[in-house]
Amino acid sequence: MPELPEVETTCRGIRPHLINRTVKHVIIRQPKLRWPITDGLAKILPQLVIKNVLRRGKYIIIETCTSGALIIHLGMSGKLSISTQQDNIGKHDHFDLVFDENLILRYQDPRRFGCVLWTPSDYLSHPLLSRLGPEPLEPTFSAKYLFNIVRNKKINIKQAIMMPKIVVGIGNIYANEALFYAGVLPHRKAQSLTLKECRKLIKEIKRILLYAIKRGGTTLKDFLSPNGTPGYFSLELAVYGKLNQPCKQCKSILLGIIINQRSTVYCNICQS
DNA sequence: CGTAGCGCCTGCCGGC
DNA sequence: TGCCGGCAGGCGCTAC
Repeated sequence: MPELPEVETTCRGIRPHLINRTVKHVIIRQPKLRWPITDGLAKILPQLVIKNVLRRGKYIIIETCTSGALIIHLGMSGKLSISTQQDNIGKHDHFDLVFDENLILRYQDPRRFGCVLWTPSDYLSHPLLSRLGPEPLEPTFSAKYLFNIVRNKKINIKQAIMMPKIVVGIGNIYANEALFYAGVLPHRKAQSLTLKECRKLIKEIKRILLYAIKRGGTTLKDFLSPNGTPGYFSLELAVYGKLNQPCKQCKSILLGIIINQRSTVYCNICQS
């Protein structure tokens, strides 16, 4: 399941292949994603030149030189890959962007929770992007910012750091991990966190995300980076997926609860 | 307004 | 062995 580091890894992987490329045509095999892929793409995209590939939260932005952009989300199981082979099309290869010299950007998504959308104007004003909170790795995502926003929140801290309007890009895996390393119980009321705890939490979120990006992202079950090389960060997870196993720090048994329909694992000793 | 809960979808895993 | 129920999860949407 791609989280921010995987999305960033994907962006970095595809960017050098796409910049200054001209779109030849598009192939839509399965338009039914979270929102349908409009067949208008087949008319709009040909002849456009790619200006840049960017990330905002977990959205991948493919910017064209004529101001429009593709907004791509990988959902739960999506993957983008670069290839030059037209054939061997997989069951879940829903969308191809075909460039000159037969270079293909292929969108695969078994669970179809993702999307491929076109925005003709400034992508930041698109409804999906316009209300997003700060990037977790930007300086604006600071201890003071988190403390001020969280001090009135009755929800628990895990939900809070997973809310895109508070901060983008933190999914279930990294929420679990960051709270463990910050020593904060996931079901603590958000408003109960001290400035000091916010400082620690911010620091751990940034550290873990940066580390994961450095390692090329988590693979877990269904992610391959665009060049086909799987990352191995999943082997180093401290709590996620480790229910009933000993805590790596204190060896006591990790506990589990469901928060907001999401599995949550924590150490009752190391987190308080 | 803030918060809780829903549903999209397929692959995988455990139980019988 | 095969079937089936349950689970996994990002996140926008609806309902309170």
